[in-house]
Amino acid sequence: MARERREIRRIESAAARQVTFSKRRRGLFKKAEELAVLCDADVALVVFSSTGKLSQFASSNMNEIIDKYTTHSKNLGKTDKQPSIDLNLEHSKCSSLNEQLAEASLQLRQMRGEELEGLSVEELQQMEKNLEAGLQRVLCTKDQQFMQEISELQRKGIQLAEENMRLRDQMPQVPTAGLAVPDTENVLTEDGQSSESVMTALNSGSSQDNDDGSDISLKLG
Amino acid sequence: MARERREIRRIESAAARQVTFSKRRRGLFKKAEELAVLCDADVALVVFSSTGKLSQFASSNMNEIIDKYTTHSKNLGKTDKQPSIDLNLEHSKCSSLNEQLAEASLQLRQMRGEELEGLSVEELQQMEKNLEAGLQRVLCTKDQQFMQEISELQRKGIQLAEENMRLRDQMPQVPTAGLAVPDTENVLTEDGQSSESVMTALNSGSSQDNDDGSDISLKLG
DNA sequence: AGCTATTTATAACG
DNA sequence: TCGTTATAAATAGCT
Repeated sequence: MARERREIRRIESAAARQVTFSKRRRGLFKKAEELAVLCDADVALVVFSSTGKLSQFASSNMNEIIDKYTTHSKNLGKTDKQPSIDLNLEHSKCSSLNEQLAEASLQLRQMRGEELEGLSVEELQQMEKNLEAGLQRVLCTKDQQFMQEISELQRKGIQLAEENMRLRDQMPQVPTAGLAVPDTENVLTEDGQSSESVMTALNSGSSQDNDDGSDISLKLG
Repeated sequence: MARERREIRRIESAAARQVTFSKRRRGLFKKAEELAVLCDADVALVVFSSTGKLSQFASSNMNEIIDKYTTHSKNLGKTDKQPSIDLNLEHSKCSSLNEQLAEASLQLRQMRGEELEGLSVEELQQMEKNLEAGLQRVLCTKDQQFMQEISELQRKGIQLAEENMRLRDQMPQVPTAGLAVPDTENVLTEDGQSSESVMTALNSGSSQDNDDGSDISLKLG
């Protein structure tokens, strides 16, 4: 009854559900009271929100109305003994609650990573999806670090491979032992600096110094 | 809400009162059901007409709702009367179950990212910790794959580095006088290409098979 | 029980 | 939660 018609289905958004609950609850209570006053009726209204919070309205005394109701129901139904009925009700209520609690506890444990054995692939996927949604930001950061580390390693590997290739290209030109001495010093010096700078770059990229620059550190969990 | 506004007072005419009662009762019940459905609430509505006729609505089981109500009321302080000791025991058991269930439900909703508004920083941190623990097994598998990939790259890097060293050890035998200049150009040129090819290799390596079969894939966000 | 002219309730928004 | 407003719903007085 407003800007737009709303289908009568459970509102998915918790925030919107809460807002609508507050407004409609107020309206419902008002209507209940109006009915009681206008028509001299006895009205009792009990509402538990989805979060378990209780609201109530009674045109007279709530307990009296409830008694009246249970009496009526009893009369219209079985002629059973009262205590037995109540106890059975309590029992069924308790077992229902027990089941719900067990289910909720299981879900919680599973979200904590326990007792995942019996789950179907689909359920596991759903759980993973839910968990991942909550942890999205943490994962994103972590993955980015992995990416950096890997591309650093790849870059280094390709540099080394290219250096290898370059060295190999020079190899065919290597004649033999004696003549090599003077020129070799030059080449070696340049190469030595070159490969040092590769190492230096890698080490500063990783978190620690190490002997060959191939160490990385990963933190899991 | 109609041709004329009506004051909210008891309708004196019995006939008019009956008509209004019928109309408004229907409206009230409709609203009650809508509240229950839209907001996932538990609603119980009991109406006795002025002639003593009973009407009722309950979103779930009327008796369960009434039990829940009496339990709540009891917890909020009232000293109750008739119910036997057994019933009280049952009630307190149920009450405890109710509380546990409400707590578990809240935790579940919060782990799904809902209703986080009222949480303190510490509680949020605790939740993050729990979520991370739950996702650990998934993460662990994923991390292990990362680790494998990285150590593979490291292994290759070390192999290449060792090959470089071996090649360099052979270099002193290189003579080369006039060849030095062209070599230098070569080196420079290759260096420029080197970084380009690093990028290329990284890009292809991220999403497709590459030359050395050490493909990995990262998904961010 | 139907039919409207009105009054209310309320959905979306700020 | 509160206020506003355009609209959907409910309903008072009739028939």
